[in-house]
Amino acid sequence: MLTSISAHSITAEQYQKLYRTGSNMEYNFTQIEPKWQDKWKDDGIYKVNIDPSKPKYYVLDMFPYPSGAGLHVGHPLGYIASDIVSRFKRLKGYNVLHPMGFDAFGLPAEQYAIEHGIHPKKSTETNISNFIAQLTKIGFCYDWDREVRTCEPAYYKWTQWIFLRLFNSFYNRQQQKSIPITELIKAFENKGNADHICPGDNSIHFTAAEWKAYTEKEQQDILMHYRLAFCGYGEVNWCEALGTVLANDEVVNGVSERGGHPVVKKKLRQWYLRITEYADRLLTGLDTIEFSEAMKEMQTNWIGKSSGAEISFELRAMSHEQKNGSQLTAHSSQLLVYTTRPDTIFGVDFMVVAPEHELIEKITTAEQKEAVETYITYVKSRSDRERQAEKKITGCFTGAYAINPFDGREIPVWISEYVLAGYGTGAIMAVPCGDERDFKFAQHFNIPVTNIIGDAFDGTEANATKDAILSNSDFLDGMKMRDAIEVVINKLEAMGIGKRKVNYKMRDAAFSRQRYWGEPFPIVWKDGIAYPLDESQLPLELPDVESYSPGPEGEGPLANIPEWTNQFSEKGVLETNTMPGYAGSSWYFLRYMDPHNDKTFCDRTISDYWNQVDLYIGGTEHAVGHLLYSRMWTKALYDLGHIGFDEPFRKLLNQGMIQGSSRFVYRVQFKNIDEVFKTGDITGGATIFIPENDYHKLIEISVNDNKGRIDYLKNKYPSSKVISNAGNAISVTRLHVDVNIVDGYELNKDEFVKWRPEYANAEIILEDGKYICGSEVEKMSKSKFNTVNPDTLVEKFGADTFRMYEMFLGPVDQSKPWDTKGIEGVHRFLKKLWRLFFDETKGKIWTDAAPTAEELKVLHRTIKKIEDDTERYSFNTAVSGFMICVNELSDLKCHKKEILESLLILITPYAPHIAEELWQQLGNSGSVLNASYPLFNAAYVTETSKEYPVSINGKMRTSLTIALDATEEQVKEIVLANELVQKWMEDKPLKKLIFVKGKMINVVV
RNA sequence: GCCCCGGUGGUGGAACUGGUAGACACGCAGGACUUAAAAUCCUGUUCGCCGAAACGCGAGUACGGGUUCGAUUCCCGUCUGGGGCACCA
Repeated sequence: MLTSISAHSITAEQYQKLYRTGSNMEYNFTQIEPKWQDKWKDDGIYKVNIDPSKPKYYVLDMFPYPSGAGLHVGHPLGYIASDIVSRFKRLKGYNVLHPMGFDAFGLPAEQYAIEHGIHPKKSTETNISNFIAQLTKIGFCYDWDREVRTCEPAYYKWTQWIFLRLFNSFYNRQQQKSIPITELIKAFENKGNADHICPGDNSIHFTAAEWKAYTEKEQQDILMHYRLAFCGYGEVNWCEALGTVLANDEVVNGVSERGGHPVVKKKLRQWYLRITEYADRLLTGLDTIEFSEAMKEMQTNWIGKSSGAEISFELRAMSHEQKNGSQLTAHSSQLLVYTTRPDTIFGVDFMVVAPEHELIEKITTAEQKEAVETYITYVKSRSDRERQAEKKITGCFTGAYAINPFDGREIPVWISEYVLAGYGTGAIMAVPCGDERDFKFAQHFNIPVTNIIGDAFDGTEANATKDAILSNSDFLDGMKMRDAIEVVINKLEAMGIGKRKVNYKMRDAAFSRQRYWGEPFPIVWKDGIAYPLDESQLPLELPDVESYSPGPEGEGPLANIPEWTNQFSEKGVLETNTMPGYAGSSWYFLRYMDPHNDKTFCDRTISDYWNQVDLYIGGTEHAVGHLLYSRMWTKALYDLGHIGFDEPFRKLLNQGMIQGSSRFVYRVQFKNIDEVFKTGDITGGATIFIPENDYHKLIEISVNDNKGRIDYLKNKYPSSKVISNAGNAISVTRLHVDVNIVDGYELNKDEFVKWRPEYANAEIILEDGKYICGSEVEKMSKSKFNTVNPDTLVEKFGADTFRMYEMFLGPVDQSKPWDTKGIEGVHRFLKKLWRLFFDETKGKIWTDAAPTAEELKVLHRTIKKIEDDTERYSFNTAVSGFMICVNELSDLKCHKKEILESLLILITPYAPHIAEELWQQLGNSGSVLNASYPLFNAAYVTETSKEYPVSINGKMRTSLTIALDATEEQVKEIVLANELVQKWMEDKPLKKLIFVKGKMINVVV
């Protein structure tokens, strides 16, 4: 019928169109996919509600920050994986919660607003719409009714509410949990703070009577030192360019994570979360959840627990009168140091205190005063970045001495920037023979080194061992260092000059930003006291303003809006900082459970049902930020009785990063040197593009050797007009070229010129008629022109192909470069699947005939394979399993409905659209999304015999088919009787025959 | 510097507890159908050697060694790529 149409009467395009629409038996994804997406949406098929009759399963993606750049192919990788798991669990009979939302507050939207004058609310909304459109096309099964946006007042009302809970709580160390601060006040009224060491300032001690005598301001200042969310002065990471404070995890190598701006230390009034109180539980909690070892290790390192001892040393300074004698005068102060190695106490040759240490002023002698001041000025002049970039050995002697409590030795006290004020006590005892840094310091300043570990110390390098035997150590002599630690701590405690101490590297988390686009703090200030707003006043909404310029130092833009800050003027002035990005993301997984509740953040009965997130999928970049904060918030909410579990994510799966595969062209431009001198611009002359090899050759020739470079090209390409007429100045550049206009590695010249019209007249040197681009694997980014947009792929191949191809690329948790080429293979597979149902000419070809044993074997082998692989997130091998199945069924010419129907259910999680279309075509009334997963029946796949590989001395020589129930004796007989086996045994006697049932046979001679 | 994780054909990758290395795809080569194109199908494809061919020989999972009847898999050393931490006493 089609062949009767004369090809000459219509264009090729028309012909193709006719051919396509003429046969609706072809796999037409452009029609199928939107159809089912709309239908599923209309039917509300992804709506989910509590159903106690079914087991629940909660699958969560890390919600995206809606950036203006939109999605590239790297983003959906994790979303596809979670979508597959959700659909799989649903078919398995679970009630599946699988929501999506947007982490919509944050710096970039505000930066964008400042630069382009578009309100962050507006740009955020636009970006979200784009994201949703992109996500929808891929066919994800989100229950969009549950969408949350952290920037919506209905959402951040509860972020503020939780903040107030944290503000109104403290961590009770006896009970190891957070409780309301009202309990603490009661305790203070009864007994003072004897039972509750002040976590913010452990020098605060008072009795019940004293407490009652304090003014309200004094009481509130003390309570602030206990609150889980508190305001205080502290050294913060101040970023001038962004005009805000950053948390430790937002600072990378001394510059801001976003934008790479310099960050300096500054003392400012800030809000904090007292996450350090949870350090130990955050650590032990790791044992109860399934995170990758790498992830657990990152968190463990970040928390940085170490145990040792605090030791206080008597201080003496040399007095003016006695400076010529050896006598030291007693000093009123004590120097408190922290060490993990109290066993090395007899090896202490000097003390080092941080430049910020408060004792410095007190203990510095008159002689050293000037040197110390000079040194401190120097340290202050150095930024964090400088400190990290060049680690110089610097320091200054204070003139003071500490006394070793065991042998009375006088130990000089130094100042150095290598000791950090914020860790331990900000002072250390230096043991140069056992610590690399101490050793280098001692060498640099010629401080004599005491050896307490005998041969283990060679005088040229410190040895940090714990296994050496101590010498020169008085009562510890002959003891193993490891054992001596306990002995020393016990003795220090008995003497009352030291105690066991655990320290953490983790600091309290900075929780305020001097920004507009974030949650306002529900706090008013009056007479220096912070008062929480009443719950009924929440949400405290952001004012709608035009300007976002920073307020006065340390205050946010909100400080410029008095009508907003004074809206509760009878109570006080509103806090002008806003909360950081991680506030909203610390609890969003709870809001999804009960997204429209305006009575509470999440009803307890509902959170009891959905409980923990069973599977959380996202990148590793949140290892020490979001994942730690949300764990802490969960623990706090649990302690306060608002939820019934204290870890948010039962299992975490980290998807790998999809890298870009960049393409390069190699540009050479010629100009006359006179012109270059005149204009200073070498570019813009006659242009050629050369092959990669030539580029590398040219690069080897010196940049200044214009003649050498041009001669090389003239020799290589004598026929090139451009080169023979070239100017005498040359510039050679490697340029990124858009991967989307390169076919594999071959440059498409027309597309290239269309993309970069300025090169329309350039000469492109071809090899074998082609220009082959250079390539490199890099991070996917717009500026490198290596991004691939999922939309174009979905348009060209369909969502099902796209989904399966992303999975087929390799293991989800592995990083890999994107390569569009292979997508054709997956597309072919889906067409092949389609052809099991439809024939181009015959149309429907499925039958109701009973399947053969062979066909059932193929099906059930596939059921097992897909089920196992999906269960262990091995999606790439599952896709290959589908391919094998379809290949085999095609070979068997199997068009049996019974087989095909089960196969459709299996493939639903991976390619839902084609599955639904064919499912309906088969005549099923309900949706395939609600089908029930086929049951694996081992009986269909059991074999009676097996083709055993037979090795002689471990080398595979032949294979023999033997019944599976054969005994070892029978096998031996069969094997030895075999001709080939005999040949390879070469008449040597049999030493041993190894027979592993169902696996292999090895003949040892 | 310290700590983790990797290294398998031309490419992405497979081999789940030590048991036939290279599944499944891409690419490439050849062929069929077609006036042609698209689509589809078939054959071959780790490397080297012999050969008309083989169910012929040898080597082979970064490299060198070890354990084992047998190692991509376990152990030791070296090289190399990626990630994390980085004065935390």
